[in-house]
Amino acid sequence: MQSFTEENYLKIIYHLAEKTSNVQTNAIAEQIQTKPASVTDMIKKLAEKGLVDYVKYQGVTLTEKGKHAAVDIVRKHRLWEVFLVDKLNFKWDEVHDVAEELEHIRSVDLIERLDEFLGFPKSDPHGDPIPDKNGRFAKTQFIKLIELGIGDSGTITGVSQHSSPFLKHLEKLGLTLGKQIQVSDVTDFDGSVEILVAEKQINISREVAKHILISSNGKN
Amino acid sequence: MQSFTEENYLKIIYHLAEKTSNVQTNAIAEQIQTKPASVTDMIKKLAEKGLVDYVKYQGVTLTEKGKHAAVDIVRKHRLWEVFLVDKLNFKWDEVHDVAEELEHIRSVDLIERLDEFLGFPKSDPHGDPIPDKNGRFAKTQFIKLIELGIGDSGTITGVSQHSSPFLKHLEKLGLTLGKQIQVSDVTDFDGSVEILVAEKQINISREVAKHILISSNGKN
DNA sequence: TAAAATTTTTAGATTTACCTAAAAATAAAA
DNA sequence: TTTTATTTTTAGGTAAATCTAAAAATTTTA
Ligand SMILES: [Mn+2]
Ligand SMILES: [Mn+2]
Ligand SMILES: [Mn+2]
Ligand SMILES: [Mn+2]
Repeated sequence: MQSFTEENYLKIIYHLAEKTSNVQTNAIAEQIQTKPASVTDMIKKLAEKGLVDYVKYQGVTLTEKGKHAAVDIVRKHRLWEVFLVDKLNFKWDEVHDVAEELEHIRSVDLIERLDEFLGFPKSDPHGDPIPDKNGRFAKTQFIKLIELGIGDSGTITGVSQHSSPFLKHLEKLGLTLGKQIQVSDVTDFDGSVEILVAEKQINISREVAKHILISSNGKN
Repeated sequence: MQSFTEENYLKIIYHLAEKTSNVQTNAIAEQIQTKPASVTDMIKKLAEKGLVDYVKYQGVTLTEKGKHAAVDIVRKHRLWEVFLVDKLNFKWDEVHDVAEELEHIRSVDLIERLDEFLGFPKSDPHGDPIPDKNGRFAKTQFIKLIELGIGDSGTITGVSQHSSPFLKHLEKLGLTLGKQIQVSDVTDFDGSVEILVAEKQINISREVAKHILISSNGKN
């Protein structure tokens, strides 16, 4: 069994590995809000436990065992987020920190029953997929809104940033999961994007457009 | 804010103080499954934080601040137990260990919303009262079944033992919360008690009768 | 490819929550 | 009221997860 802290490391490494195959010490340190020296210590420990493969100075990768453990935590995190939003009426920008704690509660029974209670949801309040109890989930294929061209349309199905200010901002703009959007213009000057959503024309910054994930209706 | 460990100490001290005013080091050690020397260390720390009053060799008592913190954890523990039983269909003998972890999740918002979601329950699956958000709750007055005389009757409203084997045993005997019982005989030989429950005559050991709490219909 | 910059690791400490063994205080028994 | 038993505390140490400062390796730049 892993400690609370080890679980956090595994999850962070898992998420970082979605972007780069070899996860760097500094990247982990930044995410976990600690110093690189501490990360090196923990990596050694995880390597001894067979949860990561580690070659000095070459970064880490999760072993199958480590990946399994990480996915298990991701599953718990996302199921709890669904619980908080669907049952306790939290907003999608309020759930992250609490889920960060709840994900470490260890009881297989608890999470299976929670899954059932929630109706076996397939994705969390941010559109992220929820692994099933065997750790399997469909690799969803998103396009970043920023990558769409003028005339392209699609549905908002995810966000790649979970900070409260960002999510509150989207909410205010009416850009929530499931909304249909169409790109009507891209401003040369600052790269901001003009989109049509709910029959309204709005302008969003490049920065915002980068973090909205669209399941495309196909290019125009 | 208190650590996970400090919270456990506060809760244990609170429960022990329900029986004896001055809580002893050894009693805490036994409950918390640690050594008396470790308890002394922790008590000193809690005293420094103003959570307990401590006089060397004289045991501890919770300060108002400490009591408040302890009641808060008890509230969380019991609300989570209600959640597990009412919403996730756990049995009353299965909830304790998980609640032991869940009680440490810190988010005021979470617990208030959970309370509301559960319909502001007044007691947990074992009949124990749930403090409101200000820490107030009615001191329920129970009589131990063992203290009833022949002919006395009442309703099962609590248990003073939460171990799974004990609770499973009660379940099997049909002795669950809310059941009406009447004492029909007390065996001289072993002190076992014959009771009438759901129109059936059953015999329970002294040991069992000691841990069943009755709200009496009045003596006969 | 040598110098400079960056990344990562080691060495040595600190803090928290434990432990064992032994000493000190208190309570119970003789 | 001694002696004995029990309870509690102190002293000194360990393991987990962190830190700072400095050394070593790797990567980038010139
Ligand atoms: Mn976490
Ligand atoms: Mn999420
Ligand atoms: Mn606990
Ligand atoms: Mn209970």
